[in-house]
Amino acid sequence: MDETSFLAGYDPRKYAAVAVTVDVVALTIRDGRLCVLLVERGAQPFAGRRALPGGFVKDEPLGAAALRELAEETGLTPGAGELDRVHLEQLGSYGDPGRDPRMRVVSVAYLAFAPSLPEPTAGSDAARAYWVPVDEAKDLAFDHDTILADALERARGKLEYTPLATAFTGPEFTIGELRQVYAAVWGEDLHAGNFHRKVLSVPGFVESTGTTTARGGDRGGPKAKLYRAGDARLLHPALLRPVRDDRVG
Amino acid sequence: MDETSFLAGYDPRKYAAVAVTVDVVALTIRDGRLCVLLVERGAQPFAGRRALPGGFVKDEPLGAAALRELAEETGLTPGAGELDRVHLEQLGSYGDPGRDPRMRVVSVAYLAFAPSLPEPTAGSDAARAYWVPVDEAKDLAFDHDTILADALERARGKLEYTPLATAFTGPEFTIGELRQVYAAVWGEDLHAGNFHRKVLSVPGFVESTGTTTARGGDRGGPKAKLYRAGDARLLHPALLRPVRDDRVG
DNA sequence: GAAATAGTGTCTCTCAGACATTATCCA
DNA sequence: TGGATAATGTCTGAGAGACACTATTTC
Repeated sequence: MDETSFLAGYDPRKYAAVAVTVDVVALTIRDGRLCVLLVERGAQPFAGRRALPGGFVKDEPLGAAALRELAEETGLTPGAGELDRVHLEQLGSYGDPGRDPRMRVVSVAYLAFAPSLPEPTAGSDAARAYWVPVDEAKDLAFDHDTILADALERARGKLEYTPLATAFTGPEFTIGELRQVYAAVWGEDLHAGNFHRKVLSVPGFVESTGTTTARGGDRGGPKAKLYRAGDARLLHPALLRPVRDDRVG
Repeated sequence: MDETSFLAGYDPRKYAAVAVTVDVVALTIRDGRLCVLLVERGAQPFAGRRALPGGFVKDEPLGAAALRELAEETGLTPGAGELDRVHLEQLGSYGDPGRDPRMRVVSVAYLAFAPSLPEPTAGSDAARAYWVPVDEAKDLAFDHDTILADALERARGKLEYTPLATAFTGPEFTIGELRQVYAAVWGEDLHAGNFHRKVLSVPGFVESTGTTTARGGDRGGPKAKLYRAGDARLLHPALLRPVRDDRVG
């Protein structure tokens, strides 16, 4: 915005045919699997292909546009409490020439962590949207495969040093449920005993409600204590992913 | 980009008066202090105020636009090797309505780590650009204070788990020089002995050149061994910042 | 009773940080 | 010689991971 031509009063509307959109990578956990919200495209290009929900930015902040798109596609209403527990953060912008074959489009991608939301209802704007396990979300339209991959890597990292795993659960949860969130996002099983001790040892991660579940697990086991999210914004020390050998160094 | 009106062939040029720019937070270390490249604005709004270098996106990838702006402002030429060692990564996008009083501008901010570059030369496009210690970079134009703050936080974090500190040094460096990079970016002194042992213990962080400096330090001390950047892309284990009590938890 | 889960205890190894020590070099 | 820095050694406490174990609940 310091370009000389701009400062001289040049009107970019006359030449800058650049559109700005938001795309949302909304993640939730359904049946123990990490799922992403996708929409089915009805028109060219990429007709019939699946894509991330998104749309043009209106006269609103970028984050508000992302939340609006998410609300429209899920059929849920913002402000009515249904989306209050959704965590939203900016992922990055994607603007390579040619990523949209029609014109130059710069898309600001957002990442949303949501507790298990209902399946979008038919008959509404959201009729063409549905949740898809992330390992089945392939061959998306545009560069959405790349955006999704970046989103998953961001989500996996965020779980390490923030308490955002609680954004995937209900207001009250057991340590076992929290462990399943980590297992679903990271794609690996975690040792139950060590995880339990670790979570309780991080100050502010979770706080006890003093209550327990009504019954034990479906396949046996004692009633579990219930917790809610604590007030920590960062985990100290962090909950690091198991070390994998495919990392350099 | 899934908006119905768009799919119907609506031309956003007719209504979407949104400009896309890139802004660059270029960081380097001069005289042991972390500095950022700023330009002096010559026209309204914010005439006379300092701002981050930036400009309109042309028919190029976003990252290329950032590199081009950086080259223009520093007077260095990309492709001639002068900017090869610069690390560039996307920071995020800033697009609140009203952040530019003239029109809707969405700016994609980039973060650049550079070895000590020459002062931009007068007479060129870069005449109005200069390096400013980050703690003196206040009251910038637009929302650039926010962008700079986000950039510094990103940079501090990046040094923890990536070897990017070497992007601030020359091709060969001593452990002491590397420690000064960390000290400058983090704003705190680090224990020389522990830092030395830690750096050498992280696989792939640095590799020995087998040579030493020609002379010892200006104020005494033995000749130091020289190292170059290793092939690791992530540091395992990470080099964590000293724990500060002002963090939640 | 069998199986599964919640939760705790114990041991080992790694690592960060505090501190000490030796060697080397400049003024 | 004195001061500063490079590089290494030692000790301690925190924490991660492997494993074992008990208690509790469901089928």
